[in-house]
Amino acid sequence: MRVTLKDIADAAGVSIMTVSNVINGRHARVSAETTARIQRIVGQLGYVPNGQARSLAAQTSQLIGLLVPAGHGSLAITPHHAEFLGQAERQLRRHGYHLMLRGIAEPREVAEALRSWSLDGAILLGFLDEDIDRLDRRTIGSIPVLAIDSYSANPLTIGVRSDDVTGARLAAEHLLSLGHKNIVFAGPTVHNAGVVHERFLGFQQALHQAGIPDPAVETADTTHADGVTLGRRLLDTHPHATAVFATADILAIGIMEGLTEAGVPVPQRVSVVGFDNLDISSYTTPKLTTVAQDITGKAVEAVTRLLAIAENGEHPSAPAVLDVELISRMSTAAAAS
Amino acid sequence: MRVTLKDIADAAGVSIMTVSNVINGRHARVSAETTARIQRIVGQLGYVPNGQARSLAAQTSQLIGLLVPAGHGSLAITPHHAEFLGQAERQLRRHGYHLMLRGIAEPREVAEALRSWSLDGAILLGFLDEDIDRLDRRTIGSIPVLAIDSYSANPLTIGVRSDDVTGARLAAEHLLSLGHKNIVFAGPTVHNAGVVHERFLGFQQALHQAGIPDPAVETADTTHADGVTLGRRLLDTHPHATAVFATADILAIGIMEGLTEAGVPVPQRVSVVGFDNLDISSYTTPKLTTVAQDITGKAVEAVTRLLAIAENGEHPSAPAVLDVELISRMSTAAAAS
DNA sequence: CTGAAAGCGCTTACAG
DNA sequence: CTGAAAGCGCTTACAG
Repeated sequence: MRVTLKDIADAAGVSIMTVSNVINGRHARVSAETTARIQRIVGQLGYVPNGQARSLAAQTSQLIGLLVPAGHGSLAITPHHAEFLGQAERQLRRHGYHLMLRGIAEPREVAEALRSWSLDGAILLGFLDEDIDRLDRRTIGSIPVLAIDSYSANPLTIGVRSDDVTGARLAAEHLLSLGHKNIVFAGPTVHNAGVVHERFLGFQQALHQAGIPDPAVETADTTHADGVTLGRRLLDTHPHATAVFATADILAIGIMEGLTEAGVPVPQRVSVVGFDNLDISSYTTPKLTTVAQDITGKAVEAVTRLLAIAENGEHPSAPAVLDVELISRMSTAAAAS
Repeated sequence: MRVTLKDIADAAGVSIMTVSNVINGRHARVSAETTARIQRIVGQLGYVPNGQARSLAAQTSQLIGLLVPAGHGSLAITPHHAEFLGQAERQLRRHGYHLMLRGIAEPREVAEALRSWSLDGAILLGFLDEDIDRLDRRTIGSIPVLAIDSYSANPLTIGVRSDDVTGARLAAEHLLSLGHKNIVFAGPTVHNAGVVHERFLGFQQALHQAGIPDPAVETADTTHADGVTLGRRLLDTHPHATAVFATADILAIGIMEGLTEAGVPVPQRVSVVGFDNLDISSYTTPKLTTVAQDITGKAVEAVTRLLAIAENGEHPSAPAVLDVELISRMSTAAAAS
């Protein structure tokens, strides 16, 4: 049926040990001619090593898990996550690792996910900081775990994220430079931690430096629908507002639609800035001004750091922080005087 | 270190066989009290079976591969693919299977991907029919392989797709009913096979029935940029056109933008219909009329059929064909007279 | 440079 | 109802 080391060994008239050495590139232990002969047979028979057997014997799986919250339905893979996923798979493949994608419906499933396939490491994508905080030795064991976009201080995990404070500051400064003084901050609940909170801090910082008091805050989920709702009534609630900073593009796009529906011209009456620079943010009318994250950079950093720990036990103390960039497009303009 | 069957067996004072039987729910073979005792210990020690060892011994991995073309860069996961991915993972998890995500840069990697982890089956997402056609026994072996959106006649694979002919026909009939007679078909090369060809056939069919000759065809890649380019010059090339049917939403959205740039009002002067019903298609201005695919249905069918073969050897002969639906929005209107 | 032995953590018949 | 033996396909020391 399937071709095994033994089949190669028999065909070559050597032991499976020797074949194993050739397969694994330990050329110093095998003569050049034997190596050549074995390699030829391997090619002819189409031998592919059995990952399970290898993992079991070598006590390392070359497997990295990508864990994503699942709720009761399917994985909620945002466009932003999809791009990260693609980049991460590529980086792992380049390093000879494979990716297992796993939805997590309940916290206890994390332990099971990590152990059932002897993962060499795991990347957590889209989890809340409070979930990351709760991860303990009993669930994680000694497996390196990396959390994307996390501000958790959990020493058992390492973080890879964007410079959210700077990103929000750039957005605010852009609006301030256009003469806006009455800016609404829109996003999910501003916890006292997490990505949204950091963006709020950066935003607030810039306003304070310009001598402007705290912005009005509007709570909205990171969905298009919530954006539309907020946009429709924005000027009812905040009649003097001339700009909105939303913590996500998808929300900003909804807000633009709601404003337009309500007869409020964007950007002439109200400017809108988002965060993420999704592909679709340049397909809207007007095209969205936003803060771009370095998704490729996140994936590269995540994989590099995770494998460094898995292979060499190096445990970096500081999280990786990726640069952000303001992308100025058509949804922002000088404040109406 | 890690908790094994042996640890449980020692703690319970039984053989590993008995523990194995309990873990695998073969309750008929173990007394109720022994079962209870073992289950308690399993819970206390946090035992998780070792997937690799299980695969190796049982000759079945409970692993399904999701193979995606990778080119030289990262996986190109479209929003459409991301949603399928999430749904497929969910279905697999419900059935106790796990998903390996694997980018394929060269055709020969398929064989390696299937064998290296003893996959019980594989789903091919985003491959061209010509790639599917070339799959042979030597690469596939006896592993069930299912191709999404494929019209390949390769008997070694099974297909799951939307009813593309009907979808295109619905789009055409919608435009015809609005009085359009001069409609441009826009999409990638209309091969003599594949999804695009089927959509062309359905489209053509509807026109013929209405006594209208073959539509003008414009070749464009399935990208926003190609759509913009096409939209800008559409009326230069086809001065009498009053409508466009694009084989993908992303392309249609680009076309709308190009038309608008060129000063052509959509839908007053030119109507546009897409295909896919992406989330973003309702965020554009105007919102896009399009043909919706049943992505959840695709995932359910794909997983159900794949596992039926993997577990029972049932090989369905006919491909699964999912229903489509026209979503009428704001990008289509009565033909200008 | 080459190989025999032990073991990774399970399951599959089979015997009691 | 319970268990001893063999084996899945590899790798890891270790011996020659």
